[in-house]
Amino acid sequence: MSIAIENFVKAIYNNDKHDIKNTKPGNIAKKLGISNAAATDMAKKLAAKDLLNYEKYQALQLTEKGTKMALNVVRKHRLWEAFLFKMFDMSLHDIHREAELLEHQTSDLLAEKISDYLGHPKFDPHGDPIPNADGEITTEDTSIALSDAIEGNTYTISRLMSDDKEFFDFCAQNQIKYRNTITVSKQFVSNKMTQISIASNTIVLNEDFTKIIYVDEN
Amino acid sequence: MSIAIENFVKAIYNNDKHDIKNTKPGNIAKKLGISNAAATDMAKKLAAKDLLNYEKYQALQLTEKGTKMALNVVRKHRLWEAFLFKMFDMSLHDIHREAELLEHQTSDLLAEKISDYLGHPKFDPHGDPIPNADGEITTEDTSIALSDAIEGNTYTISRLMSDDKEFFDFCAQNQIKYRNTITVSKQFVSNKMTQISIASNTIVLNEDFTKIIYVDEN
DNA sequence: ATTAATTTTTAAGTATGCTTAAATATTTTA
DNA sequence: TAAAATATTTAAGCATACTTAAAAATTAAT
Repeated sequence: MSIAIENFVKAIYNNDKHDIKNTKPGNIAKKLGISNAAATDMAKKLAAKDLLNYEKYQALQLTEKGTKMALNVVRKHRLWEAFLFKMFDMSLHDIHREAELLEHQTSDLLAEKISDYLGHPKFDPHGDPIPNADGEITTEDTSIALSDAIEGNTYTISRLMSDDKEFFDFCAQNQIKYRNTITVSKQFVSNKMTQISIASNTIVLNEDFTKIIYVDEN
Repeated sequence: MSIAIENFVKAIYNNDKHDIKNTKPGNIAKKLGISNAAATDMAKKLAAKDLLNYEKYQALQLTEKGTKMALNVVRKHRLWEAFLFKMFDMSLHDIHREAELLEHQTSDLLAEKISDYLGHPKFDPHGDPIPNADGEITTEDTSIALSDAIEGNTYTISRLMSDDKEFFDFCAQNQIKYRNTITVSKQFVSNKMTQISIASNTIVLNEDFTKIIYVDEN
């Protein structure tokens, strides 16, 4: 399947994780850097291929076939991240960028060899779970978005769901990284802001951050 | 640059190695599995991009820029082959197939990391030289095609320049592999056949083989 | 040196994956 | 709830990388 199609179903899959009501063409278009019109077009094409259900003005929903394709790409992406992270001294952002390309040119055979080599890891270096060869995520996901965390509680950062260099740089500078401990000192509900303390810092994060930083209760 | 373009310049580069007079659209078309018309079209486009010189009915000639692009892709291909060969238990044919895809989605940075990891190897598992990051092949190539080998002499197999599974299977079954020793027992000049002895076997090979098996004199 | 065979080129057309602009529907907000 | 803002869809068009069929040139064969 083409790279454009793989990226499209992957974008839907990823968007659904935190925003299932809003997986609409415009949303996907923004993520992929294409026009809304192109996304609508593509949605229709993929519906014809039974990869998703499309109804005018409604949210896009992956079919079982579409979900399988997305999970296959996601698996390869996360395996590459884990592999490159282990093998080479590269930044998480660089690793992400390479994986973003390699994921589409990786046979199931090679993916399996990589998984073998790594001892079939369950998580990638961002803390994201790696689907198995059948597209199943067997690890139960107990993590929640930071936006849904409870004031006063202490958490462990479990996932940084982003592909943005600025975001990673910001995180690196503020000790926001996989497996670090944070305390949610305040949820500003109406402003959709969250105040956390991490290491000896206090940081107020807006929704752009709190929707993609995932945490596990300690 | 697009995959189609990278593959096109690579095909010219590879063809030039053994058949410089015949690097014409039809030849490249056959290698790439596209129509002659498509190859002519592409040749014109690449000429406009200063990647090759094109004159009607004449052989295609890569410019310096085109050669650099070809060597960059060839480098990535051969590095992937060396890397996958070292890391995973996969057949040479499978490794080639993976490298054929990965080569186009590999940043210069990642290529360098792979080269570092391998200790900057000069040759891939087929015996083909790996260009350096500047697109230079520093190892002098003293090998010759088996078709040009001298009757009675003993050689070491230095390169198997193919990407065909049948060819590799045949080679594997007949001990024809990188670094093995062979003796050229007879050159049937008019039939363009070569008789070799390898291990305890005697094999007569036609031009399809003797043009792509390279050897070094012992 | 012609003729025949092959190759290359041209021409017309297709599918994919985008674009912008305008029309239409939905969602927000006041 | 009606107007304003926003999002989605439609329509027309474009570039890339191909196709087949026919014309033109080259190469090979007798």
